[in-house]
Amino acid sequence: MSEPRKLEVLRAIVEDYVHSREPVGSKALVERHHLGVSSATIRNDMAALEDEGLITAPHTSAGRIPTDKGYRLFVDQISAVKPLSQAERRAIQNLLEGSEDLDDVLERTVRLLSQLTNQVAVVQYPHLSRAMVRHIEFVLLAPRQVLTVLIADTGKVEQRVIDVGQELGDDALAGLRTLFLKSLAGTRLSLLPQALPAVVAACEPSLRHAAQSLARGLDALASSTREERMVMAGTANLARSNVDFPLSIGPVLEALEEQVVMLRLLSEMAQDPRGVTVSIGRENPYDGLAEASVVATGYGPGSSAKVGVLGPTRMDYPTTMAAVRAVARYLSRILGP
Amino acid sequence: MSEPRKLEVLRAIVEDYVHSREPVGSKALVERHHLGVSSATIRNDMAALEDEGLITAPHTSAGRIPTDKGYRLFVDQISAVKPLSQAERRAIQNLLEGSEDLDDVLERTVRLLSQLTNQVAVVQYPHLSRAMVRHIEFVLLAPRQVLTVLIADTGKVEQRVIDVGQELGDDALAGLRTLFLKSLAGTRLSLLPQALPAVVAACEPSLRHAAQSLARGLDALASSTREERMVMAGTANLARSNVDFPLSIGPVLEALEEQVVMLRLLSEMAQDPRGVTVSIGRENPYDGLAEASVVATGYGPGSSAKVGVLGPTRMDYPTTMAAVRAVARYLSRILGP
DNA sequence: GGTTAGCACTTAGACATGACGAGTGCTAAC
DNA sequence: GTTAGCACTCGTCATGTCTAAGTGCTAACC
Repeated sequence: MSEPRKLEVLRAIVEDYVHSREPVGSKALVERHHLGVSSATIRNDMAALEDEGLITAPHTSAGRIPTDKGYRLFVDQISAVKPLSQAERRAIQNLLEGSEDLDDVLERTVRLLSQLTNQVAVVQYPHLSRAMVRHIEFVLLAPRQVLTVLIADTGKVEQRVIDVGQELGDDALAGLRTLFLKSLAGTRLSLLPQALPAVVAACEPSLRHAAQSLARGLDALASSTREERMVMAGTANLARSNVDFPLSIGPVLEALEEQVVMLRLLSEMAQDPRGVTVSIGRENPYDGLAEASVVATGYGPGSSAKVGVLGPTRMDYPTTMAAVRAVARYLSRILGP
Repeated sequence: MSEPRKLEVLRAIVEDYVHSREPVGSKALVERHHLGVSSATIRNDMAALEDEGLITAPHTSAGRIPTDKGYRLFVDQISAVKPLSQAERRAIQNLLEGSEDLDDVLERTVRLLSQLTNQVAVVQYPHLSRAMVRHIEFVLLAPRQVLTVLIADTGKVEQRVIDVGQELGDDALAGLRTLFLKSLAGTRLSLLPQALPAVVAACEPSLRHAAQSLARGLDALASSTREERMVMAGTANLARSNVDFPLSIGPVLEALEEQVVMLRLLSEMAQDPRGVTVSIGRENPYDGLAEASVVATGYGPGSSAKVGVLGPTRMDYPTTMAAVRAVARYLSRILGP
C-alpha cells in the first residue's frame, strides 16, 4: 500500500465529494480518476484512511466522505492553490479601484469576495494602532453637550457626544480645541491614554473639569477605533448551501450576527503570517460553526486586520483560498503601505 | 349564516394557524373556541370564506389556512393591537435610554425589536432633510487630498476624501474652511446645492478651483446623508422560522442584503401616517418576499424614517404591530422633536 | 331561513414490505 | 502489494395498506 497513492485517493475523495455532495465509493473513484489500480485496491486504501480518521462512512454501505481531519490534511498537504482566472483578477482590480473612502472599499471588498466564492465574506476594519491623530474637533451642541470628533490620518473618523459637566461658551471650547490639537496632533492613537493627562494638566483651572471629560471622551473614541468592527456580505449564499448544514443555518447566522464571535475567531487565526489560514469544522472555537469552515488571511500594514470567507466544511478550498488571497493582496495595495 | 360569526371564524382560523402552524379544521375550531354552534355550521362558514378567497385548503381533506387576503382582512378589521406587557415596556425604555449616539441608538433599536418579535428588524436612518449644517471641517491629508467632514446638528457626521485638483497649504485650507463655515453654518442640508455656488463665487480666484472641488464634495456628502441607509438585526430568526418559507429563506436573505429593495419597500409603505402599516405576502412589490410580511411605521420628525419588522406571513400580527409601534414611539421620544 | 346530524368520500401521512443497487470487507489467488 | 470474486449490509425507492382528519352534501330539524 503506497503512501503517495493513499494521499492521492484522499484528494480524489475530497474533490469528488465537494463536487457532487455525495459519498464517493471505490468504484466511482477508479472510473473518474485514472489511478492505475483496481477498485479493490482503493478499498484497502480507503479502509486505511478511515482507520486514520481522515474519512468516514455515513452508513455501512455508502461511499466515504472526508472528516474535518481529512479536509485539514487536504488543505495542508495536498491541495495546490488555484490561480484565479485573468477575468477574475481584472474584476477585482476594477471593482476595488473605484473608491477612496475606507467604508466603501471594505463594502465593495466583501461583496466581491462573496460573489467570487459564493460564500459569506467578512472583512475586519483595519487596526489603527499605528494610526495617528490627524485632527480633533469639538462642536458645542448645547451648553454642556460637546460633539467630539477624532480624525485619524488613515481617514477614519469617530465621533461621540460628551457631557462635559460644566457650561462652556464657544470661546472656551475653541481654546480647549487648540490646546488638545496642539498637544496631540501626530500622537499615535495607541499612546493617547498616556498623553492625555498632561494635556488636562496644562489646561487652565476653570476649564479643568471640562478638559477632564473631553479627555475621557477622546480616550473612549480612540479605543473604539481600536475596538474592532467588521463588514459582511453574502449571507444569502448560506441559504443556498442549506443542505450542507444538516442541522440548520440558524446557529451560523447567529454566529455571524454576534460579531464578537467572528472577530475573536478571525484574530485567533492570526498564526500563519503569509498565506491564508483555514479553520475547519470543529476546529472552530464556536459550537455553532461546527459544520463551517473559515478561510482568512491578513491584509494591510502588518497584515493585522483580517479578510475571509465562511462556508460549509464541504467547500472548494483551493479556489476559495485563491480568491481570499488575491482579494487581500489587492486590498493591501489599495490601502497603501 | 351570520356575517359577524364568519369574521369570528376567520379570526379563530388565523389565530390558531399562527399558533400551531397546522391547517385548522372545523372540529378543532369549535373545540378550542366556544362558538356556540356545531362543526357543520362552521363548515358552511368556512366554505363561504373560501369562496371569498380569504382562506384556502392546502389539499382536499385538510383544514384551512388563511390566504394573504385573509390576513389582510384580519389585520384591517379584526385584530386588536395587543398592549405590551409592563416588563416589555420597561425593557424598551431601559435599553434605549443608555446612549446618545445615533448609530448606537439605531443599533440597539433593531436588536431590541428583533428580540421582542423574534423576527428580523430593520430601521432606516432618519431623513436629514430638516437637518442643518453644524460644522464643516477640512483636513489636509496630502498636498491635494482633503478630508472633508460635514457635521449636522442631529449629530450625524459624514466624511470623504476629496482630490482638490491643486496643491494647497494649511493656511489656504484654513481660509477656505472659515469661508465655507461662515457661509453655510445653519443652512439646511437639503438647501446646500443652492447655497454652494455663492460660496465658491465669494472665494478668492486663486483658490476657486479647490473651492469648486470642495463644494462638489460637500454636495455629495449632503446627499449621502439624504441617501438612505438602514440597520438590521435578527436574521438568525429567519432560519428558525425556516419552515414558514416553503421554498427557502434564500430569496428573503437576498432581499435583505439588497438594502435598496428594503428601503424602497419601506418608503412605499408610507401611507398611513399614524399607526403601523402592514404589507402582506404578495402585496410586497418584490418577488422574493412573496411569503413574507413587513410591519412598519414611521418615527422621528414627520415620521419620515421607518422602523419595522420582517417575518413570515404566518406571523403574530397583533403582537408584532404592538412592538413596532411601541419601539417607534420610544425612538421618536429619544431622538427628540 | 339558518342550523344540525350523519354519512360517503378524499387524501396526507405513517407504516410495512420487498426488490434493487451501491458499496463494503474479506479471502484466496496472483 | 495487488486483484478478482463473493457474501453481506444498508439506504432508497416503489408499492401497498391503513388510519385519522377533514370535507361536502343531503335530509331532517327548529
